[in-house]
Amino acid sequence: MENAEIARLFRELADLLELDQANPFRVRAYRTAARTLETYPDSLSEVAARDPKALTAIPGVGEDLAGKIVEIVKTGRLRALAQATRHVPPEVAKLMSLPGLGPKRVRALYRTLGVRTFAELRGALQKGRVRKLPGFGAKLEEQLRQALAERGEAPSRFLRPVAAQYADALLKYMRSAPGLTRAEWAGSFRRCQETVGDLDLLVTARKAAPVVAHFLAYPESERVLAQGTTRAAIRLRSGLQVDLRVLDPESYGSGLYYFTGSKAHNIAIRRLPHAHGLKVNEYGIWKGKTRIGGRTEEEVARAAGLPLIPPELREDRGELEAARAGRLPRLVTLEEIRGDLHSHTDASDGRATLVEMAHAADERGYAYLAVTDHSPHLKVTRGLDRARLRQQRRAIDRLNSSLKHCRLLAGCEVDILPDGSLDLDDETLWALDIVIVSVHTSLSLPKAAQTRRVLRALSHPAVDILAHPTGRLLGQRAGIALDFEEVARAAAGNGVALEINSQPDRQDLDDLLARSALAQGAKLAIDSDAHAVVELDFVRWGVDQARRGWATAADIINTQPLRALLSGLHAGRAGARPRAAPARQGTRGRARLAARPGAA
DNA sequence: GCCGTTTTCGGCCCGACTGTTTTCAGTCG
Repeated sequence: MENAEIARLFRELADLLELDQANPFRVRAYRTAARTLETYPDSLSEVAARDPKALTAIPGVGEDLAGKIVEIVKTGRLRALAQATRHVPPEVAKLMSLPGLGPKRVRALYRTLGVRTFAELRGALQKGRVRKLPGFGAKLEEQLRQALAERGEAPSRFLRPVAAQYADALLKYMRSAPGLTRAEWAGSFRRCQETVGDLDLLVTARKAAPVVAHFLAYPESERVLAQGTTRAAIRLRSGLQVDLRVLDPESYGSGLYYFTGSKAHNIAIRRLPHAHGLKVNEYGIWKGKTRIGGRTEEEVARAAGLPLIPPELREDRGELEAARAGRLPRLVTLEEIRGDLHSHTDASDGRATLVEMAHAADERGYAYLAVTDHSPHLKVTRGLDRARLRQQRRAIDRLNSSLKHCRLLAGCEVDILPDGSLDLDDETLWALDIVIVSVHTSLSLPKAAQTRRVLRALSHPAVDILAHPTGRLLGQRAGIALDFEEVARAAAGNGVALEINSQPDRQDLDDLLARSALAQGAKLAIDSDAHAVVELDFVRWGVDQARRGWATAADIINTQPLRALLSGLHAGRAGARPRAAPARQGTRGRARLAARPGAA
């Protein structure tokens, strides 16, 4: 039982309770717990089995939820959830994913019109019944019609970080299958796409039948979708589909290459061996009817006359040409990340204290961690004003003297106001070691106005990083309308790095925009945007997207040692600082850090 | 349902925005 699965059950229960007009704080308690559990570093199943009492030490988990976790781990079910579905059918909750529909309106749709599904909602909209409900009108009706059309019948996709949890568990299980020699994920998951529709598992074994049987017996499987002698497909309880393919060990490389895709890449690369009279399929490399290779992926690449292309690049977006010309990038790796430039503490909306975040970064061996709580404009986050930032800076200075490897940078995630001005005064900005800016409000400005707004913010000489540049939330909302190339050019010109935000539902910039940013000459920063200690690990998801964006270590500012990072951040800033702005504290803050011997 | 050197009961990030209203409910972040 994966943590993500337990979290999913709690989320589902929260939705149903909300529709049933339960105490909103009770609803929130389930959601808070779900969010914590989803990324909890240890296996909840193991904790529950070893020491159930220890569960209550998890923030947001009390006696009751600890009991429910134990129940889920033991029985695979949650009685409270079954009970809730008696009041409200579970599918009704899905309606809340539509923009403009919250618990109250969905409840009205269900109670008054009997609407339970997207299809029934579509019907009710067509008959004009929806607009007659109190609280509904013509605008909302049109908005819903639109949202339903966009959604279509597209199957839901899973965020890569969520799918990874299911993948890890299943792979571990499969490695104990009788006679299995190798097992590896293929498909879009191996190519590190930000979301996956299903998982493709490739395994090798002399005898396929026992491996297939083992796969079909996976306890988390809800339904067998297909089964044959060398392939099978199941749907997990989470709804995630997994396809299994069993091959001979001799075919491992060619099979892995084939099932990793993408389809477009495969079509393109398979054309190449023809010139040498060779044919490549999932079973191997063939000269006439003789099999001459296919045990490794390198053999497949060699048959095409190319070096091995990393899976992340196999999208037929110029990687074959680059490989042929010997210009494949040496992609950045997680190990090359030396620090994190975007994190929050409980001073704003984080869940860990400054001390906890500092020690966590230190233990990771990071050379630096930027503490970048929100600015005051975002009321919901209890953003920090000038006085609280100064106070935090003093705490940071004290802490820095006790940390082994890691230097804390005093920063702020400053809101870009609708007119492009920044949410803090210049003096306060200059006193910070690092300034990151981001858009959180007025997300629906027209493209021209939105672009102007961001460009103005980037032109402020104190700004170092533009965080989550598009503001998209995967599966929830599209990003802001932005002339991205212009923004990237301005970022390059102003020495502002664009962020790849590693939060699972952001992954923003995405792969394509990251690549586009690099093409414009901009640098990138891969940040966790951690709101809790465990979220520091999110950086790996950002690295995946950076790799898909063809980024090398040299393209990422936080692969640098501290000293190089700081001199980069502050290059040209001394002259840019307005004379009118008292630079006293700024000089102390920035200059001292840069000059500190041994700081790197 | 969780949590606590201001509380073991009574709080729980709360303001902006939109659309539907004519003073506000619902949604959103």
